[in-house]
Amino acid sequence: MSRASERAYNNIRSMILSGELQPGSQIREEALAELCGVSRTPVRDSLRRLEAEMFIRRNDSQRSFVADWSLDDLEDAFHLRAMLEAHAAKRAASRITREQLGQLRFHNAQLKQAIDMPNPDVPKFLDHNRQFHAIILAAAASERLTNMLAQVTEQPVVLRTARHYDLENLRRSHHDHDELLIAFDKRDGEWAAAVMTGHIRRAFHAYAEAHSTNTEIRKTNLAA
Amino acid sequence: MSRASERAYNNIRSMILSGELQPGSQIREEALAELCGVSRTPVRDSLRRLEAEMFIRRNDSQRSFVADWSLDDLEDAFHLRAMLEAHAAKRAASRITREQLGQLRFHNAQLKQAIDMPNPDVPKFLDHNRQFHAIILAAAASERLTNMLAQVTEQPVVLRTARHYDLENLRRSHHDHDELLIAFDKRDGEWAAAVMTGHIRRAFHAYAEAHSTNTEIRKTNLAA
DNA sequence: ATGCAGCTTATTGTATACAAATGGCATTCG
DNA sequence: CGAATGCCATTTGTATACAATAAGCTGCAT
Repeated sequence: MSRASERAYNNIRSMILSGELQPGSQIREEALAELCGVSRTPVRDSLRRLEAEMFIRRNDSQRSFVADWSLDDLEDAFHLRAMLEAHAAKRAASRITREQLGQLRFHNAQLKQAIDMPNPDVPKFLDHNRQFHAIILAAAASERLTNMLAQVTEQPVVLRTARHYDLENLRRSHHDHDELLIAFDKRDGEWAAAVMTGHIRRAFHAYAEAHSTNTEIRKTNLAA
Repeated sequence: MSRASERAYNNIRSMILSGELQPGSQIREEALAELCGVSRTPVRDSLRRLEAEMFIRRNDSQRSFVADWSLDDLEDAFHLRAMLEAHAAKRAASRITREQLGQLRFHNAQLKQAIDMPNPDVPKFLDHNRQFHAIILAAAASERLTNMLAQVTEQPVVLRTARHYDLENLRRSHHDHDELLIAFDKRDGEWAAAVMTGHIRRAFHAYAEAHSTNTEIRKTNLAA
């Protein structure tokens, strides 16, 4: 993607993810254009893309709003994600190369290291976690699957800031990865898929927990 | 969508599906703009959309080409479709209303009627078949799922013209629908999902069969 | 007071001109 | 003769002006 267009896309997307653009609020093309320092043309491109990715929705008269997701919507997205990632794991089991397996082991060791210390380095954990999943997706070798997962993986939910990373959960994630590695080693697609399903379901419940806590906090603030 | 933009999208899409734009061939924005009688702006919108839907792909330098799918790609798409439609059936089983069940019965009766006659009316069959699946998707009540399925349902494969509709296959489709109706009636999501999986897998093999026949014909023509 | 008509303003859609980038061709140098 | 390089043609990207459409407001009539 070209420069202005890419800049606009990344800017708007991160403004949505960070909550700078509030869920439910209307967004105007020209305002975004100014914020991004480009003209409306690349902004419109970005909005269309973000609409396809369901970060933005439009009313009948084409006005754009930041998507606002309920917990049900979130669960729906996680269900789809679990299904797709399990499918990816199954495909990966029969296609993954020795080299990719090595990379998986590397990232899994790194993310373990990130939380096995007095001061856990959560961003580092998340980064290696992301790469771990990316390698599996690459090994699955399905462009369509990759595209679809991209649509369902990053959720436009604000709570990222208040997200409290439960260490116990991160450790369990690491152990899931360990088990995935064994399943891959044995080329057992069914096993890999089953582990992956549980792995993502756990992620959902952690997310949902954080979400409700977050919502309560917000409610408390409003009441005060 | 507004007029020019919508026209451009529909035009280009149908040109791809009909084979008027050949798979693998480059497409230029200005040429399409003239063909559609609009400016490049709405054409660009359409191309972006079609790219997201994988009807079009772009090389490193942003030039657009009509997608050209191998049999493997096709199978990949059908696998994903089977998974997603099975998921839809499962969700639908617990949510479908009496009224929707009635509509399903109606369309299934109609499509049976379309092929249970001396001169089978295949377009009519296809239309009611489409509506049958649409109702299930509506009953599943997941916008994300709907979007995803749309991406994987219509395949940019030319063979539509040469497609030979095996009556036996159509009858089996009808029977699958019958079984789905019973599963829905009993609110048995697992059963519905299983039937749907088989239903789509069969569709793939029918498609693949037609595809290879078609390819052979084409090869023969080239050789002659 | 309330609801509707018509106008005004805000916002998006489209066309077009121009800028940037890419690919192909020809020419030249090794 | 082949490969590299620079120029030209083609194609896409961006900005901007203008058109169309929808929302909101004002004032009038009931």
